[in-house]
Amino acid sequence: MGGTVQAKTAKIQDVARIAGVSTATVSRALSNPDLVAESTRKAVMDAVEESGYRINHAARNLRRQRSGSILALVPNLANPFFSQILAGLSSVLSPAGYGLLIADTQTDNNPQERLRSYILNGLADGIVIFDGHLPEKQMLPPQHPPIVLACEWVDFDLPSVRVDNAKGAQIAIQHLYDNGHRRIGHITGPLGNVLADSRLNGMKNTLEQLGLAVRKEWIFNGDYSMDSGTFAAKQWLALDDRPTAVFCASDEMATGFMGALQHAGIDVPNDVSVVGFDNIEVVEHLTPALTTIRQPRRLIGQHAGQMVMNMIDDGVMSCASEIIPVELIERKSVVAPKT
Amino acid sequence: MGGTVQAKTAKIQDVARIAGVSTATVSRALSNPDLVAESTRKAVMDAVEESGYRINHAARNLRRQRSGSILALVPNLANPFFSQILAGLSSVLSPAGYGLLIADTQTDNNPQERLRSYILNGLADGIVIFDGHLPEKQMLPPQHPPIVLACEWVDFDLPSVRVDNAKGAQIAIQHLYDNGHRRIGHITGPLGNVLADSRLNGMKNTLEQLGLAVRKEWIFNGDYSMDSGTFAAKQWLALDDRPTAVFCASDEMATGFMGALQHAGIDVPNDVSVVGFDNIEVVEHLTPALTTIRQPRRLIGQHAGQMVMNMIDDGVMSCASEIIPVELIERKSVVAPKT
DNA sequence: AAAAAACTTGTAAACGATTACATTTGAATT
DNA sequence: AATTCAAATGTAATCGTTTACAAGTTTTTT
Repeated sequence: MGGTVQAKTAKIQDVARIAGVSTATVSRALSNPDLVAESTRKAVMDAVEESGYRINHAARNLRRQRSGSILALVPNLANPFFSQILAGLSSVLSPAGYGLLIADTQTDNNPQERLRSYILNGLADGIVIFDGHLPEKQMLPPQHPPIVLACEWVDFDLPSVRVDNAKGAQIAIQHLYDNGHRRIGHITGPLGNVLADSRLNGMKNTLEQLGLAVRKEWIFNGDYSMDSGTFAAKQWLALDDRPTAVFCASDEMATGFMGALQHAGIDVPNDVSVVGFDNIEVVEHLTPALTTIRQPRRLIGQHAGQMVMNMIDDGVMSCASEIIPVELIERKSVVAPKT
Repeated sequence: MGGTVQAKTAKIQDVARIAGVSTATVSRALSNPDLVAESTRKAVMDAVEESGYRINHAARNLRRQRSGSILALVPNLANPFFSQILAGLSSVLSPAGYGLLIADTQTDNNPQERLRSYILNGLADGIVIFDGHLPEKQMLPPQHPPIVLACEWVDFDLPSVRVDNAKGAQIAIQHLYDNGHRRIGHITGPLGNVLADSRLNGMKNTLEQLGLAVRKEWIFNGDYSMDSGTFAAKQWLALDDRPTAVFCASDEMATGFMGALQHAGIDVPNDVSVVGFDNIEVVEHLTPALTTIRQPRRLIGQHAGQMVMNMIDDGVMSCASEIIPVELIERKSVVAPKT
């Protein structure tokens, strides 16, 4: 509350002058209070108050050789699947003083190069990547900031935070089986995607263990989007011999699938049971409410953020991955098949 | 492609040495190519290539007194409503060389102070705010970076990019009227929210113009969330004298409303017609597909980004607001009322 | 052909912090 | 009392750019 209006923003020099100490002492009082005497600290704080001093991050970053922010590379920012994860990320980064920088890799024609440039530019102290296709081992410079994958993963030494996708698929299939289904189909994620593959494989393996056939015509290719669910519905409708249940690799596809089926006059779940994956918010409000595999998205974001900050603090470029458990959420989209 | 591995990252000095020019020339060749001779530029570019030089943003920002990023202040990052807008923002910011910094104002116990600190800290060259409650005139320092509101707005001189909410409400009500409805209810957004208020007022005015009663017990208070839609459904169910149609101030509430009604055995749209607001992706896949007012979210993000960049370039702190038109999307959730 | 204008380029001073190293002071140890 | 040690502070270099100013070339104008 101390008086004159600042023409220019105060700098550390001004604080030092007012407090009657050197700039070094001000800096220490601010970022390492234990190093200065109690009385000095007080004087500095008062001077800060009086001058309205605010640290200049660009200057600090330059000197400290850091950026103070973490970069999140999202394949498609418009996809609401990421919003919860980003919220989780933000919730741990923010209190720790990190900024959250977000980039959409999809809008880019050369995301690989973009990643490289982000790394090299030193724009971020750490990077969280949501797209397993993005980083390639040979693209990574020998020296790079900590990188962690979230949801997806890669086959070299970048750590990741993810759920046990195969397990999720297994739980889903088992649930369908327990409800009497023996004819089970699947809508996959995009081919080649690690997530899609492990859900597909988890499904196939479980089917085999249960002694059930894996029928090729019951596997519909999707890309996680609602529209691809709609497209799968068309294929399902065209089938002579239909599966009585379909496990979808994403809730979005399940939503599109159910919607298109219902619009075509099919009764879900009585004509076909559906299980999703992710437990996005909306599916509880669908009719029927969707039975799905919960993926704790907020938690994934939080852990990824924590992991990348730990790596920064420890100065390491790699660490152990983390697998977060999945869980079946039973709702109304699964019933016993008609006989 | 030029040979030795860099022990340390090259700096502008190194480039200058290799190219045989001064650092000033390198800087100019890079950021203002027109100022240097063709031949020199070439030499510099070659030297950049050879040394693997990357600009150090912290240094540049310090010197230029800018941050190179735009801050988006989102009330709740977990809300998928914002993802499209952020995607739009990102799509214009990124090509222009701006980073997109995102902060969730909800996780914060004192967002006002946080906003102030963001402004004062100079962490961003411009700010996009999605929460009309956030900025208060007296909180803004006399000198602040360009700020634009998106979706919401304030009653002082900050510009905004938004849709015509009252008009949207009017279109929705008129549509219901045209389909024969005379008993129309509403689920509001959170009280005091500018958006919620103008949609409510738009609705009331239209009702009056049409000579219809505004019945208090048919106005349900919500907060845009699906859960509040569910809650409104309970109230609707408890009514003796029910409206035959409900206009919801958000698609999320419409989704929760329809879902809860259907779970309770009510037939939508035959027992009650529903109109939403926003046209979020999922509503087209609901059963019945939701009739709604489209709010072009991606576009809003793009325009907000453009606006803030223009303000930065022009060095102004204010400019004219922009109203983006809304549009009725007719689907299946509105039919004539039962007689 | 001299003067003026237009290009190029270099020199060196910022930008605003942090921190290694040096110095001072006072307390603790021998 | 002399020595050692720790705590508190100051001095000044440094982080890597950009850019005002000056100076040296050409080119254009008169």
